[in-house]
Amino acid sequence: MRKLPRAFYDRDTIAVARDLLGKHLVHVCGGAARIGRIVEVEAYLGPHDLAAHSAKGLTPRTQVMFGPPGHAYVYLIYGMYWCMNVVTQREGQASAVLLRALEPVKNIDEHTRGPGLLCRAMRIDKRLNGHDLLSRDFYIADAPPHEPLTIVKRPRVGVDYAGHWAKRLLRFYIKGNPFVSKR
DNA sequence: TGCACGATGAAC
DNA sequence: TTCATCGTGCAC
Repeated sequence: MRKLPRAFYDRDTIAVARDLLGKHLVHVCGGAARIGRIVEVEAYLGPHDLAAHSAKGLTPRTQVMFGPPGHAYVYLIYGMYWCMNVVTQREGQASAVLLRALEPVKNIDEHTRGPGLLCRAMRIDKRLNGHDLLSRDFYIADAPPHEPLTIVKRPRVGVDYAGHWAKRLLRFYIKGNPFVSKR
C-alpha cells in the first residue's frame, strides 16, 4: 500500500486526524513488519491549545512537535507507558495527532486499546522520537478500500486541566469498532 | 537540587 | 478509588 506523503501531514490538524482513521501504521523491527489499523485518534492544535504539550513552549521534550510535519513525537507518560503522535502542519505550528487505538492487522497482539498499549504492541519507544514517518521502517500507509467510515467526535481523554479546551470535540474514532479504547 | 504531576492501565 | 513508576518543567 502507498506510504502517506509529506503533504498528507502538512494540513489542518483536524483533517489529518480524521483522515488517519482506517490507515495502517507500520513498524519494521527485528525482521518483522508489525501493522495496525488506526481506529482512534486525538488532535492537539498547537501552543494555544492548553491541552497540548506544546502549550509549555519549546522545550527539549516538545521540540519534535515544533518541527516539520510527518515525524513521530513519542513521550513517556506516568513513568511506564509510551505515547505516539504524528506531527502535523508546517514547521513551528507545534500541532500533532495522538494515536489512541489500533485494530491488529499483522504481527501484533490484541492489546492495542489505548495509547500506552498501542505503543507496547507496536514496539514503539523513545528511540522512535523524532523519527521520519517517510522512512523505510516506520510509516503510515493507505489501507485497502473499505466501507465509508462513520466517525464519532468526543472530548479528549485526561485533559480536564485544560479549561475550555477540554470541552472541544477533538477525539475521533470509528463508530462501532471493538478496538476503540474504553472511557 | 528537589518536587509535584501527568494525553495510562490494571487491580481492588 | 488506588497505585505503579519516572522524565519533565518549574520552583527554590
